[in-house]
Parts: sequence; C-alpha cells; structure tokens
Amino acid sequence: MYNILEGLNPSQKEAVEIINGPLLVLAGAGTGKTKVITHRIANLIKNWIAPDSILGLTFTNRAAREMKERIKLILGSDCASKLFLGTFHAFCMKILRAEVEKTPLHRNFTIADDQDQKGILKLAIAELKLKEDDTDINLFLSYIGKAKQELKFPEQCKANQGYMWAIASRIYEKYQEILIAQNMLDFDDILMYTVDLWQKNPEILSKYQEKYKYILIDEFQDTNYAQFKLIELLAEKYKNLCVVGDDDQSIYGWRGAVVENILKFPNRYQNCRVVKLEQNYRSTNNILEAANVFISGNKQRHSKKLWSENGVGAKIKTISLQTDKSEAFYIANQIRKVQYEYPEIRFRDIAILYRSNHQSRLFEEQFRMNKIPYRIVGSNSFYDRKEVRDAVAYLKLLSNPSDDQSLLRILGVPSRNLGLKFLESARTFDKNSALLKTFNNISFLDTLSPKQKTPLSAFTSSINKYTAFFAESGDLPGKTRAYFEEIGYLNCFQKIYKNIDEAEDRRENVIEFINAMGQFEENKVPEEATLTNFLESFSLSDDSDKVEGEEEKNSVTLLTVHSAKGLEFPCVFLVGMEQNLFPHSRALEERDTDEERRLFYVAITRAKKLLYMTNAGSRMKYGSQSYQMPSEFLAELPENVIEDLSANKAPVEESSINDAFKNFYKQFGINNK
DNA sequence: ACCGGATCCCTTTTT
DNA sequence: GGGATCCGGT
Ligand SMILES: Nc1ncnc2c1ncn2[C@@H]1O[C@H](COP(=O)(O)OP(=O)(O)OP(=O)(O)O)[C@@H](O)[C@H]1O
Repeated sequence: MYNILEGLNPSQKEAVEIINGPLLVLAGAGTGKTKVITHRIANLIKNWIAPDSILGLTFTNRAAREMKERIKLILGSDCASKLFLGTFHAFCMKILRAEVEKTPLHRNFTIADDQDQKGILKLAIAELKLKEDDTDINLFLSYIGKAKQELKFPEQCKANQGYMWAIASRIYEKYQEILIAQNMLDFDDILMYTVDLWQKNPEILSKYQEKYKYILIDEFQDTNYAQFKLIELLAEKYKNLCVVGDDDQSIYGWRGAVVENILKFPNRYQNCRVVKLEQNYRSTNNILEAANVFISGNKQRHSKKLWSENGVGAKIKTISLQTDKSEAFYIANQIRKVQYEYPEIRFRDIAILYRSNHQSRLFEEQFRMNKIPYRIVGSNSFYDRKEVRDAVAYLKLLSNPSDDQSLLRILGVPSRNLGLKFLESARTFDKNSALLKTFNNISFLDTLSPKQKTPLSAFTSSINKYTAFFAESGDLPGKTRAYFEEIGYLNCFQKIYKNIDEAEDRRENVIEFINAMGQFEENKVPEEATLTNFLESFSLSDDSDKVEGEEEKNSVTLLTVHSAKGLEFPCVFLVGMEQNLFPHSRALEERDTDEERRLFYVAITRAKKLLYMTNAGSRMKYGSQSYQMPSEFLAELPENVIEDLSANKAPVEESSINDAFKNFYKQFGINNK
C-alpha cells in the first residue's frame, strides 16, 4: 500500500496524523497545505474512518477538481468517489435538494444566474413602483448579497439604519418573493437557506453531523460569515474540523470573505492544534524573494518566513511590448522557445495568468494560429453567448415551469408573433400564476386571436411534450436536439442573423452546448443523468467530474489569478502587468490596493521555475485604444531577481507595428492612408 | 409585431 | 467588441 506519511516533513506528518479535534494549518504558499489535506484524508481512511463520513470543501471548482485528482492518485478512484469533495455551494445544493420540503422551494428548483437576478430585481423595483434607475440595480444586488452573506433575511434588514437600507430592504423582500414564486434561488441563498434549514431543524442538522464527522476545508481564509456559520453548525458535535489556509492569500474580501475566520480560529476552538509550515517546495528562491515584497508590509497577518531548497533559479523575466496584440504574439513565440530550451516543459506545465477574463481572447486567437493547444479555466465566454444562454433558458423552463425569467428570454427567439402586448395580457389574466401555466389555460387561449393562438399552442405543446420526456433520465443530448428542432430554435439562426457565417457560428455553438450535455452524461450512472442535475452543475460551473482527453490535458492553461489560487505551474506568464489593470482601476480609485498586492503575491507564487511578466503600451479597451502605464508592482520587484528582456527586440508581429503606427498618427490627427 | 440601425452601457475578480 | 435597449420605418 502507498505509504501516506512518506515524503512529508515532520510538521506535515504531525498535521496528517491528527485524527480527531480541531486543527489549523496556517502556512504560506507552496508549503504543502493542500498536500496535508489530501494525505490527511488518506490517513483517516487508513484508520478505518468511512470515506463517506469525510467532507472536503474547497472554494473553487478548479481546486475541488485538483484535490479529487490528487486523492485518486493516493487512494484509487473507487475510494475517492465515496467521499464528498466539492465547493461549499455544491455541498449545500446537495443538502437543499435532499431536504427540499423543509425549504421555501419546490422540487426541481433552479439557480438564478446573474441575468435572472437582474431581471427579477427590476421586476421587484417595478412592483414597488420605485423609480430607481437602472444603474442602481447593481448597487441593490450588492446590498442584497451582503445581507445574505451575513445570513440576514429581509425582516432583519429592516432594522438596518440608513436611507439606503430602508429602500433596499423593501426591494430585498420583494426580490425574494419573486425568486421563490419562480422556484429559484440565487447563489447566496444556497448558503443562507442551508444554514437556516439547520438552525430551524435540529434533527436534520443532527443527521448531517452524524454523517459528516470529519470535515476538511482548504483556503479557509476565503470563507465568509455564512460559510463559517455553516461549518460551525456542522462541526459542533464532533469538532473534527481541519482548516487550512494562508492569510496572505486572502483575495476574496470583495465577496465577503473574513480573514478573521482563520486568524481567530484557535480562539473559537479552544483545544485547537495549530501547525505551521515554512518550507516552500514549489518555487525557486528568486520567485519567493519577489513574492515576499508584496506581503511583508501587510497589516493584520501572521508573519511567516518561507524558505526553499530549490536553489536561486532563473531570474524573473519582464518584457514590455507595444500593444496587447504583440504581447500575445510574443508569448506564443516564447512558449516555443521555452520548450526548446527546456524540453521537459510540456504545454500543460505552462499557464497564462491575467487579472480579468476578457484578457484571454487575444491569447486564444494567437494560440489557435500557432497551433498551441490551450484550455481556458473559468471563463464564461462560451456559456455567456446569447445563443447558449437561450439554449439553457429553453431547458430551464422544462425543469422548472415557474421560471418566468427563462420563458421571457426565449419566447421571442425565434419570433413567434407573441410580443409585449401579449405578455401583458397573459400577466393580467392571472397575476399569481406562472406564465407558462397561463399559456396552458384554455380560457386564456380563448382570449387570443388565431394569429397568436396557433404559435402559442405549438410552443406550449412542444414544451409540455418535452417536459414529460425529460422527466425520465438519460439521453440528454438526443432529447435536447429533438426539442430544439421541434420548437424551432435550432434552425432559427439563419432567419435572425443576416450574416450567414454568424448564423452558422451560433448554430454550431448550440450544437457544441448539446455535446457538452453528452460529456456530462458520460460519467454518470443513468439515473443521475437528469436535466435538473445537468442544469445544476451548469449553474455551479461544476465540471469536476469531467474526464479530459490526453490532448486536453496537455494544453497551456489560461486563467485568472483568482482561479489559479492553489495551483502551480513550472512556467508562468503573468500578462497585462499594467496600471489600472493590475492593480485594477477600481482598487486604485478606492486607494486600497492591499488585496491587489496579495493577489499579485498569489500570482507570483504559482510559478515553480520560470516566471515571465509582460505589459503592453497600448491595449484595446471597450473597443477603443487605451494607452497603458506599466504596473506599479513591477517597480517594486527587487532588481537582483529580475531581468528585463524588453531591450532585446522581441519579435513583433507585422500588423501590430502597423496598428501602433496608425494609432500614433491618429493621436496626432495625421491621416496615414 | 418585426426589423434594422443607432446608442449606451459595460469590464474586476467567483459561486 | 458585443450585448441590451430604444426608436422609427415597414
Ligand atoms: N514534504 C514535501 N516534500 C516534497 N514536496 C512537497 C512536500 N510538501 C509539498 N510538496 C510539494 O509542494 C508543492 C506545493 O504543495 P501544495 O500545493 O500542497 O501547497 P499549498 O500550501 O497548498 O500551496 P498554496 O498555498 O499555494 O495553495 C506541491 O507540488 C507538493 O507536491
């Protein structure tokens, strides 16, 4: 049998061998915290603890997936599949589905995405006859989110002081009413409802306390109040709670994360064991020295010294490029060069890290042209496409007939001669009924002209037919394709988009989406291949069960710094190192770049051996050119660990030079045609 | 009611 | 660069 304790240092061993009681592992990047969690799980199982009584929670899907893979390596996939490993949200959804009678929702409830949220919030504002203009929508959503993260229901928010809360709590109340009427919940509800369920039903809580006797949580510095409370309740009885994290890597403050959760963990659990790890096994000392600059000044932290036996290593390379295009071009070239120089570095050992998702686009284009295989983590660009969102809405409606939001989305795609006036009449026909129910009401149909009655009947009969089909599990792609064809969606694109290529593109995206359902189904037992399950994993972006092919595995990874947390790559390109991008303009405006600095620390510490940082002098922003200054962080890098390659003329793509000149001329009003 | 065009937002970061 | 939204013509 695999020796679980082999290859661990004494502190790691200590943590792994503790079986019962609260345990905190507080340590810097790359010191093997995640390794402690995975090996500790293995050790629990070796000590005859049932795998299904172990709960491993992570923050991001990517981290859950990574952990699953590591555990598979130690325990084998049979054993690994028995324990629950996933995000807080995935775990809570499992509970809410199981205990649905005790929640405000009905079976097959669906998760509201951000567009649903906005739509419902608009409805709430309209129903209250408030005249808040659209720009306030995001503000109110953030109020509501904040309340939910603190586990406050609308009732409790009414007690909040201030003019804004007076309005916000009324909107919150209405918003919640509509969500529930549509049998939906938003992301924050997932946590709030679970805590509420447990608090109101001690017998249910007790059931789960008995089930999950051993709890392990990675990246604990990122938990918010609701998550802390959730775990506190679950662990109350046995207190076998192991949390692991690094206060210097706290980068989710904007989402309500409370660092004190980890810092004060020993105060909350009196007999808590604390283990610190100081040896970094990941990076070279050059990389660590650079990283340290950005956290040593942080207030409110446990100071941790990191050291590594990995030698000084290569210098960090910084390169300034002219444009965002030449940045992507340079990196595509550099990847080839790196592979030439270091044959052991495969595509999968390389990552492109950026501050925000939209930066991936140019790299995708460039990599496609250069035949560099890549995969993007966590970007919604595909799933955010209108045609894909519409496809999802078509399906959500089958799973949850009360989902008016989805109905509204797709009723006019393709156009069915059923517009605003028609909707108004359906709404007034029965204010308290879901739209789809009204559509099926014979006496409502009788109020319509034949020109509307015919398309509406065709629409509802397809919906009803496929609702019945999907009630059985299995063959999701086949049924979906037939559904989309019959209801006129799959072949409506030629009609909607004049440009034939665009129409074909969009149609193909829908086909690709249908294929993704096939992939979802592939590694599921037939009973689990239900539409509801698919939609749920889609909403949670939970692709942790997806099996990747070799080609896919051996790809360059494109991802944000946030989603790279917890991961490591031998070669990292940190791109877009420009003022207002990283650090982000919002942080600069608020004169609070602490979290950006920690984010930068996280970015640097992803690299094992090679680290490149690039910045561009100009970049397309909102469709127009913007001139960019190098990031203030670059100036802080210790000189002895960096090497500036900018002077060595990097190969610059022809068209980028032309672009740069054109913009130069444009700037001075010279017409260079 | 539909279509096309103009206009106006946006853009952190994730579940 | 792209989506949602509004407006005016058909
Ligand atoms: N005792 C050890 N001996 C050799 N390698 C180790 C040891 N402990 C950890 N490592 C390696 O160090 C690397 C970093 O480990 P791990 O990802 O667990 O760190 P971490 O503390 O979770 O990092 P982060 O804070 O960045 O998430 C991994 O490649 C791991 O295999």
